[in-house]
Amino acid sequence: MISERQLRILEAIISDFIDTAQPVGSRTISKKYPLGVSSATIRNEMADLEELGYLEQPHTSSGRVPSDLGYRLYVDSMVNFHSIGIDEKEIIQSMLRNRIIEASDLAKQAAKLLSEFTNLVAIVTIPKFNKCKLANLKLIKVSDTRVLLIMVTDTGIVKNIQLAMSYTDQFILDKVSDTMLSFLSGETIEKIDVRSILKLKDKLQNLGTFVDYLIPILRDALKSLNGTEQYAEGLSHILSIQEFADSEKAKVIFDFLRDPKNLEIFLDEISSDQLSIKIGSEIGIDSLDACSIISSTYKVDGKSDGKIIVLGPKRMDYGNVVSIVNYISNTLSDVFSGINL
Amino acid sequence: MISERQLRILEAIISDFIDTAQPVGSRTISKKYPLGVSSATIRNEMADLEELGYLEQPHTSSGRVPSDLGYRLYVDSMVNFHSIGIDEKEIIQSMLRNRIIEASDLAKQAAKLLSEFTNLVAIVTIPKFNKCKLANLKLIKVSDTRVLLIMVTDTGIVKNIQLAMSYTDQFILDKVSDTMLSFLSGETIEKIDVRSILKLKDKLQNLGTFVDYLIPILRDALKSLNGTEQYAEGLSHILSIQEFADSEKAKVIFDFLRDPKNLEIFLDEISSDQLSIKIGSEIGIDSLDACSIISSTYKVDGKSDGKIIVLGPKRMDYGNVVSIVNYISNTLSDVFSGINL
DNA sequence: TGTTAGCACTCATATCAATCGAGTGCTAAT
DNA sequence: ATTAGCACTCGATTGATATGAGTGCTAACA
Repeated sequence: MISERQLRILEAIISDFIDTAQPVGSRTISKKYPLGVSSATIRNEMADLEELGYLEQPHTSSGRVPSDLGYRLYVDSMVNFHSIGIDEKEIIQSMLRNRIIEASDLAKQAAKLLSEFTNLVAIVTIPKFNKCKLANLKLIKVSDTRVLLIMVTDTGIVKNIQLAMSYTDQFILDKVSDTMLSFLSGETIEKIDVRSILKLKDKLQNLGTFVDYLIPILRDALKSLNGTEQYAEGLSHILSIQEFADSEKAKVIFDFLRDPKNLEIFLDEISSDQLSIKIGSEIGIDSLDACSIISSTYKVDGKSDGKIIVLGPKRMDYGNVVSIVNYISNTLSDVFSGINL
Repeated sequence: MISERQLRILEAIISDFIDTAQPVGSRTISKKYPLGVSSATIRNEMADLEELGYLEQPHTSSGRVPSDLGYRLYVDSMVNFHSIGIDEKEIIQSMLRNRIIEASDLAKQAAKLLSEFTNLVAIVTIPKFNKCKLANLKLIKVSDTRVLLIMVTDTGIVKNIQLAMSYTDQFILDKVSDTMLSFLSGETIEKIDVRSILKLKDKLQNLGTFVDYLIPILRDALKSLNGTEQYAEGLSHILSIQEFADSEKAKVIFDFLRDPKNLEIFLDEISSDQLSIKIGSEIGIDSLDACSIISSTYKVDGKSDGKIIVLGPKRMDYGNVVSIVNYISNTLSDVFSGINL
């Protein structure tokens, strides 16, 4: 078992390391932190902490560096998750409530705020469109060769897809979209497949040819709705972080984040009901071994959630980041739920 | 005046430097390139080329490095702008003609191809929406609180903007949008201002209250259409380039590119009718002094153009990049012009 | 028994001189 | 005009040496 004193020493070491990025030695701790014991004692405790797996030594005769386990303990039992200041709150509120009504803009704005307040990389997803229920659907002719398919979810998110069609009569389009809506309304969008679209044929037998023409186009359009839309901001902050001063190391992170699919797997795994902190190897992704990820979810009307994540070096100010993630996550829930008032 | 031999020596130096990123010396040239003269002769010529401003010497007793002027001469009179291979052409054709009908997707795809083929950063803009002429306009109710404003340009680009409105009757919306279209059709979108919208009031006097309500909302929506939409791809390639191995240097580029406004100024300046190569200081932007930019434009139906740019280190394969930019630019013109057939 | 002073030891980092070698400019011979 | 030759420059490499921050261990102490 770990003693109270060891805990305080570990805390001092991690704080110091977060500040300085340098392996920390026993003398530094005894001088900078009022623990009331000599460096020799700390030295002994540090040896024990290393044996317990909370610290690591880059090489003999260098100071100690926290291990993933050390950070874990630090986060679980030492970090002070204070609430953010009133000023920050006001800025966030005004930026997110400032007449934004597109889900994507809102996510982008939230990611921007997150990355500015944390100086780290922030990613915000919007609720998986696929999982939402269809509330409205319209086909609008925009030109002789194009039709706009508009879908609105019950959570108020609007999605437009352009369809290339050479057969576009608004009267027919209205008829088709009304009919589709009548039997698809309330369905989650992922459930809308060829089979359900085929009902169109039954209901609109007089438009058989048109429906035959439309179905493959619709199918392709719906297929394109897979995947989570991610909005990442602050990527360049990576480049200011000591751990990634070498471009090659930064590139690993960039390359990972470039393909949204990479993160999607991770996003699907994180629990959807509370804030999560993953440290280094806990993330389970080799290229992110040097990072920590703090993630949270927000809900729209209590359902169907979007995700917020902040990615940075393990050596980050967990207390601060957590409180910002929390606040923005809550604000986003509110704003999203309010959008379709 | 510069002699033929000096030209050939300069060419050899620049080729070698592009390959190796190392200052090149006279012996290297005399051994690697069959110029038929000794290193001493080359040495003399190099001294002259330096005096003429085409070469620079990082320090006495190091090899020479091309100056911006040197690159300029190289590009103007030595680079072989061959056409790209048939295989590349096929890939580009198939990727860009593969049933993409959204301008933004097309631009994104083109940027991706560019960056993959050049291993550099690529940015593609879509024709400035503002400068296009309005061809169609519709207001669609999507929920009790939201209306979708759809605008189609004569170049076939579709733009949707959501409007927050608490007064949404589709019958009225149809009336309003029909009326608006009747006197705005053919106008460039940037010309649509409050004054022109006010005509609505004259024409729809029975809907005065609604029009009063709508006007400020429309004005805000139209204001949001300023600016060029840019799609950048391959940013992470920066991190593989020797010149930017130091994260701090890469960050300068990233920070510059992060804000589309920065590039917009530059984009507005480049001539709109042919391929342009800007080298280092020619770009006129301090943070890009170590870079070269190759840019081109594509036309949609001979009008209203979008831009293509590739950004990399001065030490790039100009011949190759130029031919790729050219080919993609032409293809994009074709595809864009064909979209609204 | 826990704490601490003291000390030998380790090892990355800094320092400095010596050397190397790629490159130059200049001169004199071809 | 070209080139061989040579002295010279100067960054990079090497290696020996010192520095110092850090450790672990032991023995003395409270």
